[in-house]
Amino acid sequence: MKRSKVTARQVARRAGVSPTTVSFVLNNIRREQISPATRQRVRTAASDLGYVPRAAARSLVRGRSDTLGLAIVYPHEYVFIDPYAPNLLTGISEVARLHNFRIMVEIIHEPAEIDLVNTMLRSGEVAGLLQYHGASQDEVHACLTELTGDGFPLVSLETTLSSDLYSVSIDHMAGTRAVIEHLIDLGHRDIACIAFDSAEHHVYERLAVFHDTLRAAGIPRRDNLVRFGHFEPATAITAMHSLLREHPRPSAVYCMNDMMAFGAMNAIREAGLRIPQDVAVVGYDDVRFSRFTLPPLTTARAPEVELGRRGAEMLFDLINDRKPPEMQRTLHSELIVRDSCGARGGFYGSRP
Amino acid sequence: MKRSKVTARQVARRAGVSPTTVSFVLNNIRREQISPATRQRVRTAASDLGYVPRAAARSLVRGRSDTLGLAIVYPHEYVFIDPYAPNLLTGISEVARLHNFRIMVEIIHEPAEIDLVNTMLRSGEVAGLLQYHGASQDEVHACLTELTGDGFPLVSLETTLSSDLYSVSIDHMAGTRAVIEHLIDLGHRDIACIAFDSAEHHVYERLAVFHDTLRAAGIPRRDNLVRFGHFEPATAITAMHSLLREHPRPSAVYCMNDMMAFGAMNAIREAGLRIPQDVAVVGYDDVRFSRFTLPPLTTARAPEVELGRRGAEMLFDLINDRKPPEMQRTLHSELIVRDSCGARGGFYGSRP
DNA sequence: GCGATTTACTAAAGCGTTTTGGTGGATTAA
DNA sequence: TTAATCCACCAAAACGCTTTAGTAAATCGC
Repeated sequence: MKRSKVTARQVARRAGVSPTTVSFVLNNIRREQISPATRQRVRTAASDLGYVPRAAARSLVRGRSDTLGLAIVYPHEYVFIDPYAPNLLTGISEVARLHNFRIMVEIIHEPAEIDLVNTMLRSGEVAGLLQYHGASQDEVHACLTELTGDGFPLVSLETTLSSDLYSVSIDHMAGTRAVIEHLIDLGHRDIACIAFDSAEHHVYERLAVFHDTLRAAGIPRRDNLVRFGHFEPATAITAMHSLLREHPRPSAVYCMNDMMAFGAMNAIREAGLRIPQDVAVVGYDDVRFSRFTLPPLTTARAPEVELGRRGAEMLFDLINDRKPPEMQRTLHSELIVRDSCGARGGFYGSRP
Repeated sequence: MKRSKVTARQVARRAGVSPTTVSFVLNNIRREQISPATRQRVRTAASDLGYVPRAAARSLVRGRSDTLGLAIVYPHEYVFIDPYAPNLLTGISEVARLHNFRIMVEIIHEPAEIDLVNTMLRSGEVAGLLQYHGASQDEVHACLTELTGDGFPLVSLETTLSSDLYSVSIDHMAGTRAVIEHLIDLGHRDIACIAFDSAEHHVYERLAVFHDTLRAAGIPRRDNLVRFGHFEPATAITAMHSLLREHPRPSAVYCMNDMMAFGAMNAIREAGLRIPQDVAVVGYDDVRFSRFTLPPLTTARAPEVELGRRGAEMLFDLINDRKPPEMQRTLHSELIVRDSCGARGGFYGSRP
């Protein structure tokens, strides 16, 4: 059976029935009455021949495909940075499997490539789309809005940009606040921040949360304790060295991701200082390696697998014309206290 | 245009031509003579209506889909471990885009689920398949062999199991040898190994390479310097502690992946020893974080993106009925010398 | 024993493309 | 002037399935 071209007709012939019956049996159409004997005959004929229905023919006649799309929208440079995509995929895959759906992945580097997503939906290749990242780009956002407006099932992950798009996102602001408050609770007052040097919306928001949380604790604002790094550890090394030259020297630093926290830790050690005794470090993300740094990194964990699951579930609601319980769903990060903040080994900050 | 159901017929009507002509124009069939004026009329009609051909109809009639499959075969527990899949996907995506192909991803946890891959190919959902990992499982291997035998385009990545399967793989044995030889060159003779506690083929092979390389250097075999860890750092901590109790104490340790090297480094430090002065550490993989450990980890880097690219290229050869230049293609890891082995900061091993 | 119902199945339409094999009119060759 | 050629386009047949609207035969009610 080379490149098996076995069709329903061949199965029908072998079982001595019509293709109609084959379809009914193999799709388990219950309201059709077909004798158990015939059912069995069809089934064995099908498995004898190794029959697998052509997906194209099926989705053509059904007017819908059994595939969902995942568009990972990323500027070229970030592609290797994100450690989440696999977790996300795991969650999505889990619920897709439940629905007997397949997953089609597109990585979008340039905003112009967003047209691929357009084609994917309008060509019927996918029954719905999950979009991850990058919705802040106007071109992308416009495309998604139009698709949603045209009634295509579409859910944004990790970005709640406009209230007219379905989305599942993580409340990084609450998570950020939790991390900062943790430092404050430990007695720190000279808290530095290494932010992303990106124009993305959430960076400003997170920076605002940083300042607000300090203010709420009665800590005067010191703009000279803010630096910008570019996601990778190396950029945070420079930033941290610069921060350590400030007076009074920060006793703690909050990094917007774990990668930069690694860089900061290296810089602190290069400067001959101890973590957390001289400078406490907290990150954000709980990357897989964060528990193995020296000292293990205090951070916050975003529920990425859950994000994939919930996103897919919402998408299936839309695909099946059910109204999702809410248009924007929010998940929460969890504060993971380890040793880099000093909470577990006694406190040795510069201002006890 | 809700859930746009615009068909070629509508475009044809608007342009005042037949669906045949629409197809010819939009598919750029050159041998058909169609006046420039008509071509233009069809094109504007199509874009006015936002026409996108149904993928299902097209692949039904063409008898082939424009999608390739990527099956990631992983026991459940490993899923979160592998940091490569995204790199792989990047490489695959790159060449798929060139061919105007889509990518369908399946994550296979249980061997029994391999049937999904069978269905994917035989249903025509994908024109070919890339399989990553797990081919050593009999059930998986049998399925892949049968599919190849039936003429389906199929390329294995990272596993060359039988000579009758197309594959692109990385010569980890050469890479392993390079890492061990590097330690020997640095003067180490008491070299320990933390291997995987997995029954997979390549583990034994790598262990054999470890022993062979030592023997070739005239170093007597010490089986008590071999331990087994389970991919994650935590398991290597135990293993390393145990190794440090051997006499004479190993002056260097080779870990089969970077994750376990991280664990080993922690254990060494917990024991009050210095890296690399007391114990040198080398890993394997060059995970993103390896350059940021303290000291930065010496390791070997597998060309994952390239693996994806080459695999996809070979698959397209098969899909287009071209014979790939070679049936098994091999890529090579690159030794990345950093500081954990002591090569860059002078040598302080226990036996200088 | 006869119409009504149920049981077990099937014929045929249709999904939206691509592609083969034309066709009819304009142009050219002789 | 007529046959041959070319140009610009189209009708209709697939592709392989699902699904609607049946139809005979068996069973039932009375």
